[in-house]
Amino acid sequence: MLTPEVPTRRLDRDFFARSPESLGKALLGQRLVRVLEFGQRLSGLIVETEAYAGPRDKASHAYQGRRTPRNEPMYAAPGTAYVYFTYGMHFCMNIVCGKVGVPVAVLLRALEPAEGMDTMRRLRGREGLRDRDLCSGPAKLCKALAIDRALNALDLVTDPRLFLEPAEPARRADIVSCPRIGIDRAEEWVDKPLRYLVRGHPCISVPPRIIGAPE
DNA sequence: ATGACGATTTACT
DNA sequence: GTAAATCGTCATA
Repeated sequence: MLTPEVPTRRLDRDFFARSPESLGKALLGQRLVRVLEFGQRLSGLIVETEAYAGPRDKASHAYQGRRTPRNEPMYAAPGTAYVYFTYGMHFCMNIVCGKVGVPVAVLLRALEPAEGMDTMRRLRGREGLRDRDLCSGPAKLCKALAIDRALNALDLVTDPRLFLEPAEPARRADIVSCPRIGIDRAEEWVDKPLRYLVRGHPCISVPPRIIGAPE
């Protein structure tokens, strides 16, 4: 074998150049890959996302067209990573989509761990965690994959450290939409069904609201 | 310069 | 179920 190395296939710019609602659903089932400094691969399949719909979205960092040093990556090319710091201790990762200059993005909320679970456990700092709990939240998955400030604004289409590999997309019938988490102050945007998850998946962050009320 | 507030997680009652 | 942890960011002044 002259070249045992298989060229890495990844999702390209065009894949990300769409609305956050469309991308949020299309990302379900795709593989997020993190390559550490010494070459180790960590990865997981995306099972939960949220769309942030731009300047009119009261839950978005870009509400009313806000453009600050923090959210500047939201205005960059589709396929850019927007990693922000919150609650004084956590990082969360978005994938910028749409067109350059239009601040729309998709928040990654949960992964089904696929490669490097022992390393993820070490990064999480909790030895006893089950695989299904390693990446079941937006800050958990960043910690498990060593995603922080240093990776903010990188280009997922070209950067060797972080990218998406095509995998088996979730079937439409298996995608559930529901209201987003942790945006209680967003008024009429609180209830919009911009959170997407794989129906019944064990690695979800917070169970979706039950459909139908008990009598 | 100041103060209010997180696109969360974890521990505890 | 409630609350603490913990600090960068942003609006206001």
